[in-house]
Order: sequence, then structure tokens, then C-alpha cells
Amino acid sequence: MKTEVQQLTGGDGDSDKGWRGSRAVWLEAARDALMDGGIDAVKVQPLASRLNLSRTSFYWFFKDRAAILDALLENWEQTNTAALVEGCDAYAETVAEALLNLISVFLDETRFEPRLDMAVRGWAQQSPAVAERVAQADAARLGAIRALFARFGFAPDEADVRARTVYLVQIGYIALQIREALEDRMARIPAYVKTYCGQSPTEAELARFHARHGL
Amino acid sequence: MKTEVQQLTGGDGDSDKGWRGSRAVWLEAARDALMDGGIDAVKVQPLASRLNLSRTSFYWFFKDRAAILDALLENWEQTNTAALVEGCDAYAETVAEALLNLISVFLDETRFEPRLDMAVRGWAQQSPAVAERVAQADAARLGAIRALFARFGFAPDEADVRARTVYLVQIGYIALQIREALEDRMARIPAYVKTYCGQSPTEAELARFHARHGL
DNA sequence: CACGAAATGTACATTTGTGTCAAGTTTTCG
DNA sequence: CGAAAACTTGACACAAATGTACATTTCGTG
Repeated sequence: MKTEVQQLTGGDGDSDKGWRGSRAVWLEAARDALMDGGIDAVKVQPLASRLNLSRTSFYWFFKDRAAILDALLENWEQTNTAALVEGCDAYAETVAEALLNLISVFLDETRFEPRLDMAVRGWAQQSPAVAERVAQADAARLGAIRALFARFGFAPDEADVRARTVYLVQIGYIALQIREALEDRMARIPAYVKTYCGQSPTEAELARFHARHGL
Repeated sequence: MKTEVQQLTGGDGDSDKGWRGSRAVWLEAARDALMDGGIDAVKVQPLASRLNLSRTSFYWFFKDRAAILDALLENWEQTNTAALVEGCDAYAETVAEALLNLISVFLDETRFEPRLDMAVRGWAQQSPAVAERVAQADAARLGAIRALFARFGFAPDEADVRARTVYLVQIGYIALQIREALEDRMARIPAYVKTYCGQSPTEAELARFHARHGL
């Protein structure tokens, strides 16, 4: 195992003293590169330039390029998939509330990063190994959503179809890379919830939901 | 303009006589490379190897790498988006039949190539120019589906929401790269049609639909 | 403060890709 | 047939990336 200590820089300007690199710093740069350039943009040389570090310094933290790609995939699972499952498992008194919990995860980019998800899917297209992990993640996510419906009394078959609809619409939305104001998106949510579970969220539920997203 | 004649090889084995390359041959290779390796796999050197042609021969047909990428994007629009719009405009007596027409396009990979669509979306993530073209294509496609619903009397707002649902579910399905038997997929279709337009397809409509896909 | 571990950097060897050029080969057509 | 047009190729000049070896700097600790 490698130590992952990285003392936070004091916050002041002199950022070129002492250790500038760390496993976490390289990983973060890799994540950014993956998100806005695809997996083929995750290259040691460009990351080094971006970080103002010598390229070869990278090899102190990672065996080779493949190693950081592994870490990246791990990181994706630990953020996106975990966040989604957590959202499904959160406490709720009604299906509508549970769905709002789930939707909250999709709306909060600090919990679920849409661009990271798409980038990983693009990566999967050229790597069977990654495709396999993605398929597993999709299965886990669908399973969690299915369980959500089951918890509120939906029959297995129906829970499955509804889970698929919720998930496919969300992935489709992300794939289209739609850019719109949060308000516009929020406005459509009650209708979606009703479509998904046949039950509209109550005023109280919506109020709590809106509050959570700072409206 | 460049001529695009390419006499079909007689079909027999001696395939290394005469002209082996052509604009179309390089383009097809590029399309394949794009689909299973992403845009960064569309490189002159690898394409040449795959075609057993000299790398430099490429430059007789295309000015440079950028030129073939342009052609690729053009090709995508002319196949996928055109096919989808055509499917929406096809003659139908009921909404259900119209939706089956549209679904037929998605089921027929010679008309709409899911993998090509995803590859182009991945490409768009790293190129604003491509992202713009993709956004236009999405708008055109959504417009065509919306028009389909409008044609059968759905109010503008409702037509919009339903069009979005149909399209998002489809894109989501493609994004997940699900591999399943045609039969399994077919089995779910009546339910989808009912969800989309509130009306189940008739026996006759389904029979015609099944026949069209060789079942 | 000196020592060793942690982190960084320089130099080198190799691979893979791009694009130009001039010289060749193959086909078409008058 | 023979000239012109349609293709093909190898040699050259670069550029960008990978990974290794080894020297150097920085930092905490005894």
C-alpha cells in the first residue's frame, strides 16, 4: 500500500514550495481530463503540464498509465454508483418521497457527476474490461431502484419496468448533455414523479425537496 | 469535387490487383474505427494497416485527418438522423402504428446504428463544434417525434413531454449498451407503446410489426 | 544537523502518429 | 498505342507520448 497523506497547503500563495504532487492531485487531474477529453486525454505528459510538474514525477505515485486508469474506474464506482444506491436507500415515507430522494442525487453534481458517468461509458466502448464493470454498475443501480419500488409494495414485474423507466430516462437525459436552468428542470419533476409511480408528491414533500436544493 | 466511382470487385479472390483504395473504403474503415474505439482511434496509420494500404495513400483521398472526421460527421447525420425522421414521417393510421414505425427504425441497425450514435456523442464531449451538430440533430429528432404526436391530435405541451420520454428512453437504452435477444426486446414493446401514447397497438398492427422484423 | 525516505527532475531510448514529396504503377480514353 | 488521370508507395522530417536510470532536492525525525 502507498501512503496517501497530503497535507493541505496553507491556502496562501506560495504554492511552489515543498511537495506539490500527491496521488490525490494526479488522480483529480486525471478525472478532469477524463471528463472533458475522454479516456484518451488521460495521458501522463498533458497531466504533468497541467499540474506544472515533471512528467516523470508521476511514476512515483503510479506504476504506469494503466495504474491511474484503474484508480479512475475505482473512483467512479465509489462516487456515482455509491451515491445513487445511497439515494435509493434513504428514508422515505411514501414512494413519491423516495423518488424525490433519488432525483436529488441526480441534481447534485457533487454526489453524482453526469459527465464522469458519460466519460466512463465512452471508455467502456473501447475496453471490454471497463464495459464489464459498467454493466455491473448498471445492474447494481437498477437493482437499487427496483428495490425502492418493491419496498413500497410494487409487484416484482412492475417494479422492474418502473425502475428501468426511471433509470433510462435519467441516462438518456445525461447522454443528451442538455443544458438548462435548474428551475426549468425542477418544474418538470412533479410530472416525472407521477409518471414513475402514479402518485404525485405532496406539497410538504415538494417543499422539503425544493429547500434541499436551495430554492 | 472528387469522383467517388468505385467499381465493385468481381467478388473473386484476387483482391490485390488494380485500385484497392477509394474514398468510400477509407470512410467505412473510419466509421468502424470510430464505433469501436472512439474518435481517437480514427487515425490514419491504423486505418492503413487495417486496409493493407500504404498510410500515405490516404492523402490522395482526403486532405488530412480532419477531412475524414468531417466526412464521418456528415455520414452520421445522413444515416441516423435521417432514418429517424423518416420513421416518424412514415404513413400510419393510428398513433400506435406510428410509434411502431418509429420503433422499427431503432430495431433495424442498417437504418439507425446505435453504436455510431454513441460514438459521436462521445466525440462531442471533447469537441464543441461536434457538440453543436449533435445538439442540432437532437433538436431535429425531437421535433420529428413531437410532430408525430401532434399529427394525432396531442396538444403541444403533451406532445412535447411524450416525445421527450420516447426519445430519452431510447437514448438511455442505447447508452447502457444492453445486449439482449430480439425476442425479449420485442416482448416489451406493446407495453412501451401503451406508456408512450396511452393506447395499445392492435393485433393487426403488431402482426405487421412482427412480420417486418422477421418473426 | 545529519540521515533516510519522499518527491522531483534531467537525460535517454523507443514507439506511434502526422504530413510532404518525388517517383512509381495502373487504368482510362482519345 | 500512348498520354493523362487515378492511385500507390517509400523516404524524410517532425511531434507527442511512454517508461527507465540515475541524480537531486525537500522534509520529518532521531
